[in-house]
Amino acid sequence: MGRPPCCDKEGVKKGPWTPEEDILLVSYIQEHGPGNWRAVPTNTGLLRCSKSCRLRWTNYLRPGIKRGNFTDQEEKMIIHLQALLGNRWAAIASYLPQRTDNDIKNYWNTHLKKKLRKSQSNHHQQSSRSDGFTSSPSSPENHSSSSRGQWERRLQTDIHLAKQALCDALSSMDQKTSNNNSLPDLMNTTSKISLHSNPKEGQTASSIYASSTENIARLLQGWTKKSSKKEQSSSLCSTREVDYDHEQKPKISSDHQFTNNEAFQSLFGTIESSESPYSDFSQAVSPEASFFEHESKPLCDGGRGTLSVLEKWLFDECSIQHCGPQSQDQDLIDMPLQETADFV
DNA sequence: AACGAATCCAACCGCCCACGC
DNA sequence: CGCGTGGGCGGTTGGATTCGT
Repeated sequence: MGRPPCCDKEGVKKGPWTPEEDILLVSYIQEHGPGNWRAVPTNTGLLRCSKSCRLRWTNYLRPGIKRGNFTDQEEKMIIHLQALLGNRWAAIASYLPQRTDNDIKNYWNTHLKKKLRKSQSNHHQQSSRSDGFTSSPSSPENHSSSSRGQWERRLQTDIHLAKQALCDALSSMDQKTSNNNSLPDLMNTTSKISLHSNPKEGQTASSIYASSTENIARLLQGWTKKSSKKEQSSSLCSTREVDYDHEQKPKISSDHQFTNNEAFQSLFGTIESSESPYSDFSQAVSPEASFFEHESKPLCDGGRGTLSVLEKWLFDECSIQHCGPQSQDQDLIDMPLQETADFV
Protein backbone atom coordinates (compact mmCIF):
# COMPACT_ATOMS: atom_id res chain seq x y z
CA MET A 1 0.00 0.00 0.00
CA GLY A 2 1.02 3.55 -0.53
CA ARG A 3 3.83 4.64 -2.70
CA PRO A 4 6.95 2.55 -2.94
CA PRO A 5 9.97 3.56 -0.90
CA CYS A 6 12.23 6.22 -2.33
CA CYS A 7 14.76 3.57 -3.14
CA ASP A 8 14.77 -0.15 -3.43
CA LYS A 9 15.64 -1.65 -0.10
CA GLU A 10 18.12 -4.10 -1.51
CA GLY A 11 21.67 -2.92 -1.42
CA VAL A 12 20.78 0.13 0.60
CA LYS A 13 22.84 0.62 3.69
CA LYS A 14 21.20 1.62 6.93
CA GLY A 15 22.35 2.63 10.33
CA PRO A 16 24.96 5.09 11.51
CA TRP A 17 27.02 6.95 8.97
CA THR A 18 30.70 6.30 8.73
CA PRO A 19 33.26 9.10 8.34
CA GLU A 20 33.97 7.94 4.81
CA GLU A 21 30.34 8.30 3.87
CA ASP A 22 30.19 11.70 5.48
CA ILE A 23 33.22 12.82 3.55
CA LEU A 24 31.73 11.58 0.33
CA LEU A 25 28.51 13.38 0.99
CA VAL A 26 30.11 16.61 2.13
CA SER A 27 32.51 16.75 -0.75
CA TYR A 28 29.75 16.02 -3.22
CA ILE A 29 27.54 18.75 -1.82
CA GLN A 30 30.56 20.99 -1.70
CA GLU A 31 30.92 20.54 -5.41
CA HIS A 32 27.33 20.39 -6.55
CA GLY A 33 25.40 22.06 -3.81
CA PRO A 34 22.55 20.56 -1.82
CA GLY A 35 19.53 19.41 -3.74
CA ASN A 36 18.66 16.75 -6.29
CA TRP A 37 19.04 14.20 -3.57
CA ARG A 38 17.93 11.46 -5.86
CA ALA A 39 21.17 11.82 -7.77
CA VAL A 40 23.38 11.89 -4.72
CA PRO A 41 23.67 8.14 -4.04
CA THR A 42 24.36 7.29 -7.66
CA ASN A 43 26.83 10.11 -8.18
CA THR A 44 28.70 9.54 -4.95
CA GLY A 45 28.55 5.79 -4.90
CA LEU A 46 26.99 5.92 -1.49
CA LEU A 47 24.90 2.90 -0.69
CA ARG A 48 22.32 5.09 0.96
CA CYS A 49 18.92 6.20 -0.10
CA SER A 50 18.44 9.78 -1.13
CA LYS A 51 16.36 10.51 1.90
CA SER A 52 19.02 9.25 4.19
CA CYS A 53 21.56 11.51 2.48
CA ARG A 54 19.32 14.52 2.81
CA LEU A 55 18.64 13.79 6.44
CA ARG A 56 22.27 13.29 7.21
CA TRP A 57 23.05 16.59 5.60
CA THR A 58 20.25 18.63 7.12
CA ASN A 59 20.47 17.17 10.58
CA TYR A 60 24.15 16.77 11.01
CA LEU A 61 26.53 17.92 8.32
CA ARG A 62 24.83 21.14 7.28
CA PRO A 63 26.77 24.22 8.33
CA GLY A 64 25.43 26.43 11.03
CA ILE A 65 24.24 23.67 13.27
CA LYS A 66 24.81 24.16 16.92
CA ARG A 67 25.01 21.00 18.90
CA GLY A 68 25.12 20.30 22.56
CA ASN A 69 23.16 21.66 25.45
CA PHE A 70 20.24 23.94 24.92
CA THR A 71 20.46 27.26 26.70
CA ASP A 72 17.73 28.51 28.99
CA GLN A 73 16.76 31.01 26.33
CA GLU A 74 16.40 28.31 23.72
CA GLU A 75 14.49 26.14 26.11
CA LYS A 76 12.02 28.87 26.95
CA MET A 77 11.66 29.72 23.34
CA ILE A 78 10.91 26.13 22.40
CA ILE A 79 8.34 25.83 25.16
CA HIS A 80 6.68 29.01 24.10
CA LEU A 81 6.73 28.18 20.43
CA GLN A 82 5.47 24.69 21.06
CA ALA A 83 2.57 26.14 22.96
CA LEU A 84 1.96 28.48 20.10
CA LEU A 85 2.53 26.22 17.12
CA GLY A 86 2.10 22.73 18.41
CA ASN A 87 4.44 20.01 17.21
CA ARG A 88 5.46 21.86 14.09
CA TRP A 89 9.10 21.32 14.67
CA ALA A 90 10.26 22.69 11.38
CA ALA A 91 8.42 25.92 12.07
CA ILE A 92 9.85 26.06 15.57
CA ALA A 93 13.31 25.36 14.20
CA SER A 94 12.96 28.34 11.90
CA TYR A 95 13.02 30.53 14.98
CA LEU A 96 16.12 28.81 16.26
CA PRO A 97 18.43 29.04 13.27
CA GLN A 98 21.18 26.97 14.79
CA ARG A 99 19.03 24.03 15.73
CA THR A 100 17.53 21.37 13.55
CA ASP A 101 13.93 20.33 13.83
CA ASN A 102 15.08 16.85 14.75
CA ASP A 103 17.19 18.23 17.55
CA ILE A 104 14.36 20.32 18.89
CA LYS A 105 11.94 17.46 18.60
CA ASN A 106 14.29 15.18 20.48
CA TYR A 107 14.91 17.77 23.13
CA TRP A 108 11.21 18.30 23.55
CA ASN A 109 10.45 14.62 23.81
CA THR A 110 13.27 13.82 26.18
CA HIS A 111 13.56 16.89 28.36
CA LEU A 112 10.86 19.46 28.05
CA LYS A 113 7.85 17.18 28.03
CA LYS A 114 8.87 15.78 31.36
CA LYS A 115 9.84 19.13 32.72
CA LEU A 116 6.50 20.62 31.83
CA ARG A 117 4.61 17.66 33.11
CA LYS A 118 6.37 18.03 36.40
CA SER A 119 5.79 21.72 36.66
CA GLN A 120 2.21 21.24 35.60
CA SER A 121 1.53 18.70 38.27
CA ASN A 122 3.07 21.10 40.75
CA HIS A 123 0.80 23.78 39.38
CA HIS A 124 -2.24 21.60 39.74
CA GLN A 125 -1.38 20.81 43.28
CA GLN A 126 -0.93 24.46 44.08
CA SER A 127 -4.00 25.62 42.26
CA SER A 128 -6.23 22.99 43.79
CA ARG A 129 -5.03 24.10 47.16
CA SER A 130 -5.45 27.79 46.56
CA ASP A 131 -8.48 27.34 44.33
CA GLY A 132 -7.01 29.98 42.08
CA PHE A 133 -7.27 29.97 38.32
CA THR A 134 -3.88 29.26 36.89
CA SER A 135 -3.23 28.73 33.26
CA SER A 136 0.17 28.19 31.85
CA PRO A 137 0.46 29.14 28.22
CA SER A 138 3.43 26.86 27.98
CA SER A 139 1.60 23.74 28.86
CA PRO A 140 1.51 21.34 25.94
CA GLU A 141 -2.04 20.34 26.55
CA ASN A 142 -3.16 23.86 26.96
CA HIS A 143 -2.48 25.10 23.50
CA SER A 144 -5.15 22.90 22.03
CA SER A 145 -7.79 24.62 24.09
CA SER A 146 -6.58 28.02 23.10
CA SER A 147 -9.26 30.29 21.73
CA ARG A 148 -7.37 30.58 18.50
CA GLY A 149 -8.00 27.70 16.17
CA GLN A 150 -5.20 25.49 15.04
CA TRP A 151 -5.74 26.53 11.46
CA GLU A 152 -5.22 30.13 12.36
CA ARG A 153 -1.94 29.46 14.07
CA ARG A 154 -0.90 27.38 11.14
CA LEU A 155 -1.77 30.12 8.76
CA GLN A 156 0.20 32.61 10.77
CA THR A 157 3.21 30.36 10.84
CA ASP A 158 2.94 29.79 7.16
CA ILE A 159 2.86 33.50 6.53
CA HIS A 160 5.89 33.89 8.68
CA LEU A 161 7.67 31.08 6.87
CA ALA A 162 6.75 32.52 3.52
CA LYS A 163 8.21 35.83 4.52
CA GLN A 164 11.30 34.14 5.74
CA ALA A 165 11.67 32.20 2.53
CA LEU A 166 11.33 35.38 0.55
CA CYS A 167 13.84 37.02 2.80
CA ASP A 168 16.13 34.09 2.21
CA ALA A 169 15.70 34.30 -1.52
CA LEU A 170 16.32 38.02 -1.56
CA SER A 171 19.42 37.76 0.52
CA SER A 172 20.84 35.01 -1.65
CA MET A 173 20.07 37.08 -4.72
CA ASP A 174 21.82 39.93 -3.08
CA GLN A 175 24.72 37.67 -2.37
CA LYS A 176 25.08 36.68 -5.98
CA THR A 177 25.38 40.26 -7.03
CA SER A 178 28.07 40.91 -4.49
CA ASN A 179 29.56 37.52 -3.95
CA ASN A 180 33.08 38.74 -3.56
CA ASN A 181 32.86 38.40 0.14
CA SER A 182 36.06 39.95 1.27
CA LEU A 183 37.35 39.11 4.68
CA PRO A 184 36.66 42.50 6.23
CA ASP A 185 33.11 42.41 4.96
CA LEU A 186 32.55 39.04 6.43
CA MET A 187 34.06 40.01 9.71
CA ASN A 188 31.98 43.11 9.68
CA THR A 189 28.80 41.19 9.18
CA THR A 190 29.78 38.72 11.79
CA SER A 191 30.60 41.33 14.34
CA LYS A 192 27.37 43.11 13.59
CA ILE A 193 25.45 40.00 14.36
CA SER A 194 27.54 39.32 17.38
CA LEU A 195 26.55 42.66 18.79
CA HIS A 196 23.09 41.34 19.28
CA SER A 197 24.09 38.05 20.68
CA ASN A 198 24.10 37.17 24.26
CA PRO A 199 27.64 37.53 25.48
CA LYS A 200 26.91 35.23 28.35
CA GLU A 201 26.19 32.37 26.06
CA GLY A 202 29.42 32.86 24.19
CA GLN A 203 27.59 31.56 21.17
CA THR A 204 27.74 34.36 18.70
CA ALA A 205 26.85 34.23 15.08
CA SER A 206 30.48 33.80 14.28
CA SER A 207 30.38 30.56 16.10
CA ILE A 208 27.59 29.47 13.82
CA TYR A 209 30.28 29.36 11.22
CA ALA A 210 32.65 27.90 13.70
CA SER A 211 30.35 25.13 14.69
CA SER A 212 29.86 23.90 11.19
CA THR A 213 33.47 24.39 10.38
CA GLU A 214 34.21 22.29 13.34
CA ASN A 215 31.63 19.69 12.52
CA ILE A 216 33.13 18.95 9.19
CA ALA A 217 36.70 19.70 10.08
CA ARG A 218 36.60 17.30 12.98
CA LEU A 219 35.12 14.84 10.66
CA LEU A 220 37.96 15.37 8.30
CA GLN A 221 40.44 15.21 11.08
CA GLY A 222 39.06 11.88 12.12
CA TRP A 223 39.22 10.75 8.60
CA THR A 224 42.77 11.87 8.02
CA LYS A 225 43.81 10.30 11.29
CA LYS A 226 42.14 7.19 10.19
CA SER A 227 43.64 7.10 6.76
CA SER A 228 47.07 7.64 8.20
CA LYS A 229 46.39 4.73 10.49
CA LYS A 230 45.30 2.80 7.49
CA GLU A 231 48.56 3.50 5.87
CA GLN A 232 50.35 2.22 8.92
CA SER A 233 48.23 -0.85 9.27
CA SER A 234 45.70 -1.93 6.74
CA SER A 235 43.64 -3.76 9.32
CA LEU A 236 41.36 -1.05 10.56
CA CYS A 237 37.91 -2.46 10.88
CA SER A 238 35.67 -0.11 12.81
CA THR A 239 35.30 3.50 11.89
CA ARG A 240 34.24 4.19 15.42
CA GLU A 241 37.84 3.89 16.39
CA VAL A 242 40.13 6.85 16.06
CA ASP A 243 37.86 8.83 18.36
CA TYR A 244 35.16 9.19 15.80
CA ASP A 245 32.68 8.93 18.60
CA HIS A 246 33.77 12.33 19.62
CA GLU A 247 33.88 13.59 16.11
CA GLN A 248 30.29 12.68 15.73
CA LYS A 249 29.30 14.83 18.61
CA PRO A 250 31.66 17.75 18.52
CA LYS A 251 31.42 19.95 21.52
CA ILE A 252 31.04 23.44 20.26
CA SER A 253 32.91 26.18 21.91
CA SER A 254 33.99 29.40 20.41
CA ASP A 255 37.52 29.28 21.70
CA HIS A 256 38.74 26.68 19.28
CA GLN A 257 36.94 27.74 16.22
CA PHE A 258 39.48 27.23 13.52
CA THR A 259 41.71 24.62 14.98
CA ASN A 260 41.17 22.32 12.08
CA ASN A 261 41.75 24.65 9.22
CA GLU A 262 44.41 22.43 7.80
CA ALA A 263 41.99 19.60 7.46
CA PHE A 264 39.76 21.95 5.55
CA GLN A 265 42.53 23.07 3.35
CA SER A 266 43.18 19.49 2.44
CA LEU A 267 39.68 18.89 1.22
CA PHE A 268 38.49 22.25 0.10
CA GLY A 269 41.82 23.13 -1.37
CA THR A 270 41.46 20.34 -3.84
CA ILE A 271 37.99 21.42 -4.70
CA GLU A 272 39.14 24.94 -5.11
CA SER A 273 41.73 23.87 -7.57
CA SER A 274 39.19 21.92 -9.51
CA GLU A 275 36.75 23.47 -11.91
CA SER A 276 34.17 23.92 -9.25
CA PRO A 277 31.83 26.84 -9.72
CA TYR A 278 32.39 27.58 -6.06
CA SER A 279 36.11 27.75 -6.26
CA ASP A 280 36.20 31.23 -4.80
CA PHE A 281 34.92 30.00 -1.55
CA SER A 282 38.26 29.53 0.05
CA GLN A 283 38.61 33.27 0.17
CA ALA A 284 36.28 33.36 3.07
CA VAL A 285 37.22 32.79 6.65
CA SER A 286 35.42 29.52 6.84
CA PRO A 287 34.09 27.37 4.06
CA GLU A 288 30.44 27.79 4.76
CA ALA A 289 30.87 31.51 5.00
CA SER A 290 30.62 31.70 1.29
CA PHE A 291 29.73 28.43 -0.27
CA PHE A 292 27.30 27.22 2.29
CA GLU A 293 25.86 30.52 3.22
CA HIS A 294 22.81 30.02 1.06
CA GLU A 295 22.26 26.78 2.83
CA SER A 296 22.46 28.24 6.27
CA LYS A 297 19.55 30.05 7.76
CA PRO A 298 19.40 33.55 6.44
CA LEU A 299 21.60 36.08 8.01
CA CYS A 300 20.67 39.61 7.38
CA ASP A 301 23.06 41.77 5.57
CA GLY A 302 23.08 45.18 7.05
CA GLY A 303 24.96 46.70 4.17
CA ARG A 304 22.25 46.71 1.59
CA GLY A 305 21.87 49.58 -0.74
CA THR A 306 18.49 50.82 -1.75
CA LEU A 307 15.62 48.73 -0.57
CA SER A 308 12.16 48.46 -1.83
CA VAL A 309 9.42 48.88 0.68
CA LEU A 310 8.80 45.19 0.60
CA GLU A 311 12.43 44.36 1.07
CA LYS A 312 12.69 46.80 3.91
CA TRP A 313 9.72 45.26 5.55
CA LEU A 314 11.13 41.81 5.09
CA PHE A 315 14.55 42.68 6.27
CA ASP A 316 13.21 44.48 9.27
CA GLU A 317 11.43 41.28 10.12
CA CYS A 318 14.57 39.36 9.43
CA SER A 319 16.77 41.51 11.54
CA ILE A 320 14.40 41.06 14.38
CA GLN A 321 14.28 37.35 13.93
CA HIS A 322 17.83 36.51 13.18
CA CYS A 323 20.11 39.33 14.01
CA GLY A 324 18.87 39.98 17.46
CA PRO A 325 18.27 36.63 19.04
CA GLN A 326 18.75 37.90 22.53
CA SER A 327 16.24 40.67 22.47
CA GLN A 328 13.92 38.83 20.20
CA ASP A 329 14.00 35.72 22.26
CA GLN A 330 13.31 37.68 25.34
CA ASP A 331 10.48 39.55 23.72
CA LEU A 332 8.99 36.38 22.45
CA ILE A 333 9.31 34.65 25.74
CA ASP A 334 7.93 37.53 27.70
CA MET A 335 5.14 38.02 25.24
CA PRO A 336 1.77 36.68 26.23
CA LEU A 337 0.47 33.95 23.97
CA GLN A 338 -2.08 36.13 22.23
CA GLU A 339 0.52 38.68 21.40
CA THR A 340 2.96 36.10 20.15
CA ALA A 341 0.42 34.84 17.73
CA ASP A 342 0.10 38.32 16.34
CA PHE A 343 3.68 38.98 15.53
CA VAL A 344 3.34 38.28 11.86
C1' DA B 1 32.42 -5.62 38.52
C1' DA B 2 28.05 -6.86 36.70
C1' DC B 3 23.62 -6.27 35.54
C1' DG B 4 19.19 -4.10 34.39
C1' DA B 5 16.71 0.26 33.91
C1' DA B 6 16.51 4.67 32.16
C1' DT B 7 17.81 8.01 28.99
C1' DC B 8 19.47 9.99 24.78
C1' DC B 9 19.57 10.87 19.99
C1' DA B 10 20.67 9.59 15.11
C1' DA B 11 18.28 7.51 11.77
C1' DC B 12 14.30 5.46 9.72
C1' DC B 13 9.43 5.28 8.25
C1' DG B 14 5.36 6.71 6.27
C1' DC B 15 2.44 10.35 5.07
C1' DC B 16 1.70 14.61 2.74
C1' DC B 17 2.37 18.29 -0.52
C1' DA B 18 4.26 20.68 -4.51
C1' DC B 19 5.68 20.41 -8.96
C1' DG B 20 6.48 18.87 -13.65
C1' DC B 21 4.76 16.25 -17.34
C1' DC C 1 -6.92 16.73 -14.49
C1' DG C 2 -4.40 12.75 -13.14
C1' DC C 3 -0.13 10.62 -12.29
C1' DG C 4 4.64 10.06 -10.85
C1' DT C 5 8.36 11.79 -8.35
C1' DG C 6 11.19 14.45 -5.11
C1' DG C 7 11.45 16.55 -0.99
C1' DG C 8 9.70 18.02 3.66
C1' DC C 9 7.77 16.91 7.94
C1' DG C 10 6.41 14.63 12.29
C1' DG C 11 6.31 10.31 14.72
C1' DT C 12 8.76 6.40 16.07
C1' DT C 13 12.47 3.12 16.71
C1' DG C 14 16.53 0.96 18.28
C1' DG C 15 21.35 1.05 19.40
C1' DA C 16 24.51 3.36 22.43
C1' DT C 17 25.38 5.40 26.62
C1' DT C 18 24.64 6.60 31.38
C1' DC C 19 22.83 5.74 35.83
C1' DG C 20 21.47 3.14 39.82
C1' DT C 21 21.72 -0.90 42.56
